[in-house]
Amino acid sequence: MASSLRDVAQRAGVSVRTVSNVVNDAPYVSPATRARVQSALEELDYRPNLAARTLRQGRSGLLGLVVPEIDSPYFAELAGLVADAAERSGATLVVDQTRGDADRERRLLSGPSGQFVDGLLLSPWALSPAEVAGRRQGVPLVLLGERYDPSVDHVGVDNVAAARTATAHLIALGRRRVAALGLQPHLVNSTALQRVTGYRQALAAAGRPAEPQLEVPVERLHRVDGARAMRHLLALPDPPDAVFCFTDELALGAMRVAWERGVRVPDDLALVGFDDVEDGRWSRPSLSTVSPDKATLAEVAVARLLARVGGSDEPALSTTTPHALLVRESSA
Amino acid sequence: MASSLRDVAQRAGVSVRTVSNVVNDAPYVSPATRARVQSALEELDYRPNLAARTLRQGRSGLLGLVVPEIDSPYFAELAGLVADAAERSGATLVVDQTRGDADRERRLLSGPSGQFVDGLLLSPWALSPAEVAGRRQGVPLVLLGERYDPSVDHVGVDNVAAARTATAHLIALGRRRVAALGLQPHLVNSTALQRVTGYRQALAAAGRPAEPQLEVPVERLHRVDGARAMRHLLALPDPPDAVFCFTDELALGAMRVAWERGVRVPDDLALVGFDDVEDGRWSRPSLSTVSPDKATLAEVAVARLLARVGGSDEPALSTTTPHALLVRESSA
DNA sequence: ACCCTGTCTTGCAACGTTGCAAGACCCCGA
DNA sequence: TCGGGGTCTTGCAACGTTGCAAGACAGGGT
Repeated sequence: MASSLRDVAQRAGVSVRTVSNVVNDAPYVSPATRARVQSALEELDYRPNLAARTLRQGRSGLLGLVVPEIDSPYFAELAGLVADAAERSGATLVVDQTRGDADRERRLLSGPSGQFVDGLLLSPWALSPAEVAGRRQGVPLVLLGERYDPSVDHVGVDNVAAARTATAHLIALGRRRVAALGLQPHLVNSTALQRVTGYRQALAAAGRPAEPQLEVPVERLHRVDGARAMRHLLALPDPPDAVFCFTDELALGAMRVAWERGVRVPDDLALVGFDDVEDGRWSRPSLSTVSPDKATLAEVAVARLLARVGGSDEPALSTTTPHALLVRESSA
Repeated sequence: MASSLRDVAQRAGVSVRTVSNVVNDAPYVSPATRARVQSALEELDYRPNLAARTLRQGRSGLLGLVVPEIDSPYFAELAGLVADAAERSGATLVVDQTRGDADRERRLLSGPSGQFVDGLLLSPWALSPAEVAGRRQGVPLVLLGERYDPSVDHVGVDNVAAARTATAHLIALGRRRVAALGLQPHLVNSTALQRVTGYRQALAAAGRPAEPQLEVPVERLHRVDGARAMRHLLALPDPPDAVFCFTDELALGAMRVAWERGVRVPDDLALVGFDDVEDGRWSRPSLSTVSPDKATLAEVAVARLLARVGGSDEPALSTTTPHALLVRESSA
């Protein structure tokens, strides 16, 4: 059984309060007492009870990160970086996934789990902006990804500009028919919406007509979805010679299908992804991609959240973090 | 500010205890009272305080998963499955990473974070068996991966047998020189130790001599380590025509290097990995691999942990979960 | 009219911690 | 010798919740 302050106090022959003072490095504890308490602490292997501490102080020292899928490479990498950033700031991060389930997002946002963390980083998927804004009760909240609601802090890249750059790059390669892969018409306010906007802007800027059949929707953002969409594109009467995929995972699925069908990348088909996940650096060919500065994003998000936890009540801030187009073999 | 039972009680004109009864669906609450309390609960948007509940009952309903790296595909996929399994069992999972830092493993194991979860799933990396066995104080612990200490529950695959099968498969293909990639001589008790044992057993069973220069060590288990090791192997006077990589990540790094050097996979070089991560299914060529049944592993581990949390004190159990060799293009 | 039983509601205490403010002690200077 | 100031230690209360056991009330049987 875990020992409490009282056990230690009894053993050291002092009051509970004094033990607490020693544990918390409070001033005004005589060296003799401190030493005696210290050894009692060690003998009993005392560990503070986080529940009691949290109840008393209203602070747990924990931050929560909620992502749709912890096993997708992008979110996994992001989670790793956020955990590192939190660690550097002296906070501990706990991670949760929702599998894109609105109920689960709700539960994590306002349920018990939301009660024991001091603040929450949320990468929303299924929840509507209004709900996000309304649900955040008490716990400071920072959104990752695209902006949802002006009353909530937010950190993310400029998806429209990034998509525009990626598309423009493909056009500059001299490609005639540039497709967009990864629309998610069933989600309101999704990142895909912003990326397709950037894609269209780039086409328009180049004087190209929009071709709806080159904009391919997907159910989710996994490789299998990219593969399916690519098969669809290759079956068109006049298939594209370049594809901007809204995530690297989609692109990697698409790339595999291209290979299976004998379509050479990048000669017959140029590919650009989005996210700069590790896999794309090692694929064959390596994958060109829009690389969001995930480390900065994590750093900024944690800093913002900790500021809120610390009581900052400046108006909600929307921070745009840098991104860069990395041209690799798939669109060289 | 969050509202408490007392606030709700005041508003509904009942005692705190009655509100608690309604919240917890206790019997013996008259329909009228229940209704009145219910509406007060909703008006005040009451959420139980997890810290207080935990303090009172000594249970938080949270399980913890501690892995070395949350952004490595294997652990990410495992974390996702464990979270799903926990969800199905009505528990919430929180995930933590240690970056292979022994101090961080220690802290998570016995520090505050270990105090607010009801049980811990740990995938150890840097900690010695003795320390793991000793540190687990109070919180039930289940180890994932290889067995550490007979006094601690454990769930994992039979690494020796799996490595033997993978190596035997390469030998059966008619390969002359089968290398092993991924030794970690700096870690005691590591998974790599078991896999190299299986590798050697398979060689011995085929009457092949052990060739130390074909056993390549790595620092960590990422693609970059696999790439470096592969360059080393290809620089040997008599390079291998088959490589058993101890993880898929290592294999994917190795595969990329083979391609860069003009070594054809599988014609010139057969490759087998371990873990069956998503990437290997979509790589070019797709990666043969030992596939541990991660879903079962997650399921069993969560069930075991929940049984312990429920108070089971049967002797520590070591469960071996199934695995299968998946032959794909890289060793067809 | 009485008690008993079953239904419903309540007060008290405790989980382990820390903020607050007062108490105890000691040393120094007046 | 006494007061004052600093140093060190302590008791009390409270955070929000639930286990426990008793209280209150109504209805039915005697």
